[in-house]
Amino acid sequence: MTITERDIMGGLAKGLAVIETFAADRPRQSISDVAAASGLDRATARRCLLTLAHQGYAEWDGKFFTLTPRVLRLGTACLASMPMPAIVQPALDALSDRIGQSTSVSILDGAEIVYVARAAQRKVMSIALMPGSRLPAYCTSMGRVMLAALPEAEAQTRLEASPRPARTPFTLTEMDQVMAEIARVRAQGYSVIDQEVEMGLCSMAVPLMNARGQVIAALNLGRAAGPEPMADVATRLLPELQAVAAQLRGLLR
Amino acid sequence: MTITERDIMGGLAKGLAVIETFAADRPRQSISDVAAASGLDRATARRCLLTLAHQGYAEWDGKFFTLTPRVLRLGTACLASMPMPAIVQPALDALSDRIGQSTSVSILDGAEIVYVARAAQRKVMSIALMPGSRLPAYCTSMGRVMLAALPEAEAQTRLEASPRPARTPFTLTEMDQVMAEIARVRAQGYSVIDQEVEMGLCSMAVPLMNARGQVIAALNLGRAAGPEPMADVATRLLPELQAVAAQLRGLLR
DNA sequence: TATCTTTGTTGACATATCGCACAGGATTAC
DNA sequence: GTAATCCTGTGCGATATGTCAACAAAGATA
Repeated sequence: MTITERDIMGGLAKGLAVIETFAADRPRQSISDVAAASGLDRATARRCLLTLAHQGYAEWDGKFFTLTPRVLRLGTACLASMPMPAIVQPALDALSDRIGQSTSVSILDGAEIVYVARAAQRKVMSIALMPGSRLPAYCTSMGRVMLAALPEAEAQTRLEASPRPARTPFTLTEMDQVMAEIARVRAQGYSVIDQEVEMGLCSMAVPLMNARGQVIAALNLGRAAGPEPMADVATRLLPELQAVAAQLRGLLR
Repeated sequence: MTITERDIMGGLAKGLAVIETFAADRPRQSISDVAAASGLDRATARRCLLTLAHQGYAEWDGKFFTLTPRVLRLGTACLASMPMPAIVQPALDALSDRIGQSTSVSILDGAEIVYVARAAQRKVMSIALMPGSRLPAYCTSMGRVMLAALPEAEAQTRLEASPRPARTPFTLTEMDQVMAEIARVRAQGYSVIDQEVEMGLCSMAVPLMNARGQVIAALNLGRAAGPEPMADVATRLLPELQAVAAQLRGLLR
């Protein structure tokens, strides 16, 4: 069965688009703000917002709308239903203790990585990362590892569909550079990033596979850039990451 | 302006209800499952699910639907737009280091608390807590502190609207017991819980206020039940919690 | 002040959607 | 093998919703 035009509920699609217009930099929006951000008619945006308010997902002071914690229910049911966080967290904690670095597990959603679990040691990044946090895939070690597991054309399509700003002077932004690096990652089985996401931050990642060998997530460690070359750190800590990946392989589905 | 019947979009409300039926214990659902769980007609549930799939919020193998990580976007926009996690995290980390216990900050949503930030030291609880995680308010230290800040009738209404299972032999479940404890918490300004959420787990919480004195969140510490009576722990660590609460008071709005 | 924009709200009409009822297919019971 | 039971997909009429246009009120501009 294929999805036909008749089976789509416009109201639901529009309402979800309205929720997504509430980004971090625009937590309070008027009806017109939302209409402009979503491309909807003001009358339609108004009805979406009033519906959200009526259902408890938004609050309204007569002028501005704000989302309520209730919208977290929509997403966290997904995270909670994913066995992955619960399964990987103990292994992550143990690994983090052993090597003294922050470790994380993320999955790929389009051209972004989504953190599902994290064991933080020291604050190495300027922004707070937590389960549900997103970063672009093109410039992160976990993103490159997961992109490398896709068919090359698919990876390219995803990357082309989203912007690739130069977050630091070291960020690879050109498509052929990124694709070449992804090919290298695919060949060597892991990815090392040196200050492409943020100055002073290095990381390396390996893929996490399920029992059938499908890459379903990535595991990484992050550390502050220091005197020791990242390549040396990589060869020293790679076995640790790979050991955890192997241990988890039988547990994930 | 008041919300009239005409301004509500049924389709959006139904679709959100459909998303919420995907709980942790039912990550994969057929059309009929969702219809039964949401009370919707099967035809309507089907249209909602197909719409969610078409928009990328769900996946469909022809029989079962699963939510995709994309639904996390809906909720995390709210968490990210909330300045609270970023503001409280450093203070939380410092406090956690100083006292050697796990600390958390949560807000109240209906009769549930929602974690917004956490600094974990040791694993003291059987389930993994992370930002976005929910626990019932009636049996948690942070929940009682925030309920105590509401008008008594409001707190009672919220508690009566949701079940209060005896999670351990120590859990207060009767309305008058819980309300009496909340009154005590209101009078003394903090809450201590001894193994009411889970056996072996104790916690204490203080309210977090903004500059205007409104209670907007709660701060707690959790520790394993040990030989030292929880009352002694409380008097020893209460000043630490209160100091952080005072420090944060000027920073939150 | 007068004029021009922007915003929230309402009404009308074409169209999409709801919920019901039913058909076909799959699965189970016997 | 057949009946019974469930599930999914699909017309259909009644109703709800989206779009467009108009309008009043509030700011903004001059």
